[in-house]
Parts: sequence; structure tokens; C-alpha cells
Amino acid sequence: MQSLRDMKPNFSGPAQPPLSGGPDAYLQGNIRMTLEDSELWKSFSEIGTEMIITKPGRRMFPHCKISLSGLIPCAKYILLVDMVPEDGFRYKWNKEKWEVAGKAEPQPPCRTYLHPDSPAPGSHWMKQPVSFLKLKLTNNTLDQHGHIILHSMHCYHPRFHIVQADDLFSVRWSVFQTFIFPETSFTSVTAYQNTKITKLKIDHNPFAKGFRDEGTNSKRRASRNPACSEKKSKKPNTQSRDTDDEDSPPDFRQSSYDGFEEEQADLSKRKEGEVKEERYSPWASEREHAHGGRTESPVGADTRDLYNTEQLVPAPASYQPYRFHEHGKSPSPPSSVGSSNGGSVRSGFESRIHDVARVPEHEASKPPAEQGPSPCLPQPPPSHQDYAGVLNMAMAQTTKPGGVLGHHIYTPYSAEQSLGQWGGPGPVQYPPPPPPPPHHLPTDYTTPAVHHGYHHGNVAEWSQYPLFSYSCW
DNA sequence: TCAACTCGCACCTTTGAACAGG
DNA sequence: ACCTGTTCAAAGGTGCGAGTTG
Repeated sequence: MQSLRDMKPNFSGPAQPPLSGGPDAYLQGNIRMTLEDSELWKSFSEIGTEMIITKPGRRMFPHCKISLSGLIPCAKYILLVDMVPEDGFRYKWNKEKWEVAGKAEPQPPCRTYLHPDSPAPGSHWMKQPVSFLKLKLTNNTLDQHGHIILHSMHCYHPRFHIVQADDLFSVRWSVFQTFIFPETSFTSVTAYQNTKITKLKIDHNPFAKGFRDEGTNSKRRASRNPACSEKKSKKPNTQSRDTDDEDSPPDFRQSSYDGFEEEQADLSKRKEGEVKEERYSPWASEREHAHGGRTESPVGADTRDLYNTEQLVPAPASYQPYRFHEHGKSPSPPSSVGSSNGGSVRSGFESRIHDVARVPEHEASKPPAEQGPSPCLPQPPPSHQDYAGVLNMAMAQTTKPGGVLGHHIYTPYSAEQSLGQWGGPGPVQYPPPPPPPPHHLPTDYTTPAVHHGYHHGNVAEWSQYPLFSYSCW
């Protein structure tokens, strides 16, 4: 397991003080997050994970499931997940590979999924793996169910946030610790593009059991398409026209997901992350960027480094790039992805800093080659990238009278419980308007006063706006 | 023309209520 | 009355493939 700091050799700042000297050092010290089903995630990531998004919302598979340790058993924590764009591009599936198809669409309203158990004591979170099974993805920008809104043919990765907070209202001035697992990056699609992914999904998702070759539905498929019945009865994946059998990891081909779950008992299959110092809410961070702090200044970089809220859990090189940038016409092999920026992990890192820290329209005008290859590749996230997920949220908020905020957090509470929204009312402007004038933030984001000063609003303000309309129960 | 998207379908798992038995 | 286990139906999660859209 590698820390974010390890992946950023250029960030010359002193090894960041673990903030151990601070008053909240006790809660920063040794939180550990482990991705369950890591091997399954890797098997998808090696091919290029795709997640179906639909208007009514679709679950992720594999779904996000983590284990936690190092929490204070009696202290309450809130767990959140949001989706962060990997870059500023839209992709298309062309000839068995992903290619850049233009600039990314304006980001939809950023939403955060709150684990239904939140808030709960550390002992609760640590006693068993925490599943985000009910998290759903949608491409419906007008979604009213609280699903996470994504654009199709774009690349994202989930971010996990742990906040020590007694209740939902105190979250915003609590300390965030953010974790990322590179192997969880995925491309959102409305229909599977890569038949290998389809096959993996069918093989491991119990709900898709009916599509397995050994399943009872071979008759159904045969009846639906008699012409192909012979092929389909022999091929587990009815869509597969490529070399599935050879290319798919044999371990996953016929095994059931249940079986895989059993295998997961082996801790070696997990992916662990160590905590990095976390100081303030990622949303606060993004706000900083949205206020003009998006930063290209070295000072800004140092500051980000010092107070970075994101915990990177780097992926092994084995499931590196599968996606090619088309720029320059010739798709570069996975190994060349990093080299375009110098060949180091750091390179991809920096490229993504550009990708996410800028206004999409802006970055799209840049030749992708300059920005570096992308996406969905298990790359170390840049510190800027921490803020990407809510960048447009912050922009929208700061530009719309009344403090519109696009970052919605949904909780298990009922729709009737209008606990409020993360800082603003109503629908976010979409696409987001231009960023507001620069606005500097103090470095101490841990005090409520600071949050107030930056439009985090107060409890009363939140409670005006229905937010927790989505129950994951 | 075609890629992306939507929708209805059949098949499947999950969930919880209802019931029986100890 | 309580607990446990079983059965069953409803709800909802899947990918497929045809049709639609831009």
C-alpha cells in the first residue's frame, strides 16, 4: 500500500506532518481502509471497468465494499461516497479499445452518497465490512431519487470519505479523510461496450446468473435468436465475439459471485489503504478552487499537498491502462501512457491535475496529448483532483444567487426529513456558469467559523432544502 | 448512416411476510 | 408466548435485443 505522498515525488514539501501534534491527531493517526473484493475489482480494472447507468438508476457491480480499522470505537463517524471524473474527456469504444471522443460534457450535479448507517460509532464500522450496495448511478440529470448522476461514456472513480461527526449537521466542520482505490475507476456507459466486461459481470453478478451459459436460460436465448442458438449455447457471453475464453481470467469465467465472496475471506484479496493526513472537507477544498484557487501556482500546490484530503491507494501496475488516447492518432500502449508525461507515475498524476482542476471547456481546448493520457487508469490522483468532483458544484454555488450548491448528500433518512443540503438549495445550474472571482481561504478549515465564512451555511440554512430524499435501505 | 440511448422482456436473487412446528 | 425454520410471493436487479433518437 502506498500513500499519496509516496506517489508525488515532486511535491517537495516536507513529509507532511501527520498532524499528530494537533488536537485532532488522535483521529487522524491510523485509520485504515481496505477495499473488499479487491481481486474482483482488479479483474475488471485490467479490462477496463464499465458501469451501466440508467435513468431509474443502476447499482454498481462490483459494488463498493470496504473495511475499516483504526477508528475510535466510541466516536461517531459518517461515511460518504462520491464520484470523481477522471479527466475532461468523453470516450468512445472503437475497435476493442477506448478512445477519446472529445471534451467531457459539463459535469452533472455532484452528489454524494451517505452510507445509511451514518452516523455510527467506530466500533460499528469496524465490526464488519461496510457495503455501498445500494448506491445507484444514473444518467438522468433531473433525477429525484438521489442517485449519483454521471455522464455516459465518461470515466470516474469513487471516493470514500470518513468524517468523524456526531450527526449530519456537524459534518461540514469535521475532519474528512478521503480514500481512493485506483482499481475502482470505471467508464459509465448505457450499454456495455467491451464484451469481456459483459462476460465478467455475468459470471460474477448473481442477478445475471440467468445469462450464464450453464444457466437455465440458454433456451431463452436460443428462442430469442434461433440463428445464434448454437453459438450462444457454447459461449457464456452471448455478446462475445472476441476472444473471451482466452482473455478472461479463468478464475472468473464460470465461478459464481458467491463463490468469489467466499474467497474474499482471504485477507490477501483485499486492498488496503493507509490514512494520510486529512484536514478539511473536500468540498471546502473545492470551494477554494472554485474561488479561483484552482491553482497552478507552486504555492498552491504546496498548500494542497500539505492539506490534501485524499488518500490514494495506488494500484499495482498490473492493471494499468487499457485506454488509449487518440490524440496523435495512434493509440499508445498502456506502457506508453505514463511515458507521455515522463513515464512515471508522477506523470499521470500531473496530467490529471490538469484534467480536473480546470474548467472542462477550458481543458478540452488543450490537446489531450498535453494533458496526458488518462483515465480510468489506475493512476495516482493528483491533489487537485481531490476537488474535481465538486468543482462545478462550487462554481455553481458561488455563481447562483442564493448559494446554489450542486453537491447533494443523500442519506437513509426519508424524504420527509429535510435535513438539508450541503450548503445550498435547489437544483444546480447545469452546465455550471463561469467561475467567480478569486476568493482566498484561510488555511484552517477545521473551524466552523471558516466554513461559515465560505458559504457552507449553517444548519438552519441547510434545513431549508430537501436533500435526504434517497434511502439506501 | 450510425453510435448512443431507451424500453420491455425473461430470468434471476433478495427480501420479508405468513405459516408451521418445537 | 416465544423462537426457529420453511415456504412463497413480491420486489427489484440483471443483460439482451429491438426500436428510437439525434
